[in-house]
Amino acid sequence: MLLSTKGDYGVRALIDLAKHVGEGPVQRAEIARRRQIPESYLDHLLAQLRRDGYLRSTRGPGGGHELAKASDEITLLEVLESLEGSLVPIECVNEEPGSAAGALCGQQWVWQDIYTLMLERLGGTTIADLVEHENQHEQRFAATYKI
Amino acid sequence: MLLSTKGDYGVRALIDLAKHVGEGPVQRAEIARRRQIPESYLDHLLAQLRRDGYLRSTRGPGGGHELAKASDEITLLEVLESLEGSLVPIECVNEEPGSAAGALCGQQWVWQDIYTLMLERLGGTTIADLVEHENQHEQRFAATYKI
DNA sequence: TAATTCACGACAAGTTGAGTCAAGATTCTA
DNA sequence: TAGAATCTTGACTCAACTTGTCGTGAATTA
Ligand code: FES
Ligand code: FES
Repeated sequence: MLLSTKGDYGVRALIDLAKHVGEGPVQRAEIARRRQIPESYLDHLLAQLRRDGYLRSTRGPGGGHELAKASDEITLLEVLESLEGSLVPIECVNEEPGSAAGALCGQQWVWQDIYTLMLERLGGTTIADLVEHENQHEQRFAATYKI
Repeated sequence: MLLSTKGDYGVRALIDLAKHVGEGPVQRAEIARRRQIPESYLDHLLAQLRRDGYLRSTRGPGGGHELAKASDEITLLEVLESLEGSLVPIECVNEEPGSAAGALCGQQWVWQDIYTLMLERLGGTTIADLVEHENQHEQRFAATYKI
């Protein structure tokens, strides 16, 4: 498994914030409830995302978190790398080919290919895209309800 | 990290066996030495690969391991799944879309896409392909040596 | 000042990764 | 039949990571 819950929860939180942009700060507890994330764990994730500049937070009554950038300027890739660290599928993809890996293993190039595809996909998808998908999903759900 | 050393070592071993096909059984110790794998660990991996039918082994003096199939009929995908278990990048890719994941997260579809690409690549690459790549690599290496 | 909300670090239980080791089974050769 | 060579299997270890929980403290507002 490449992704732990950290990345998943973190993205969920950012989607939530993106959906409530312009409504003032959103509280941790609210995000946690809506997205089903343990609040005291979400704590750490929001802190990390703040440190990396994806959101800003204010303390005190009426405080909370809000996006620090436009949701279409935050790619899935950055967020996941912020929370999970590098997403390399196997360690040697960063080493230059022709080093030990090339001589001993011979599958390095396959994983470099796959990694490149991954980076393209994740780098080309923004939080705004995810929100849009979610909205469409909700509309479909509402439609089947009406029928 | 998606892959542990298990998958990597296992593939190395199969490549080694593929290169010595037709020369009788190859001993564990030899594979371990050539491919730099701890022998007593390689142990478990070969056992698993034998159970899943990718190689056969004989005991006693002169014994060892050999491929049980043609090297171009063993895909990287099967081998890795045999050794690592499922290669899903995140757990929910197998759940039907529209379940909890769709409502809470909204990034499921991205990972399903990536997973599909991964399966195509890994399923379309055989041990024979890896051996060929390795041979080409060696030739290039020899060439730069001559110059 | 009291209440609210985030910030940060310590801690803990469970799982996984990466091996190691030893006892046993099988086969070959002398 | 006695070794010797090989694979087979399961138990065991050690460290790191995951997924949290808690408690204290800091900032802000009313
Ligand atoms: S050493 Fe990198 S794929 Fe094997
Ligand atoms: S729940 Fe599957 S990607 Fe978030």
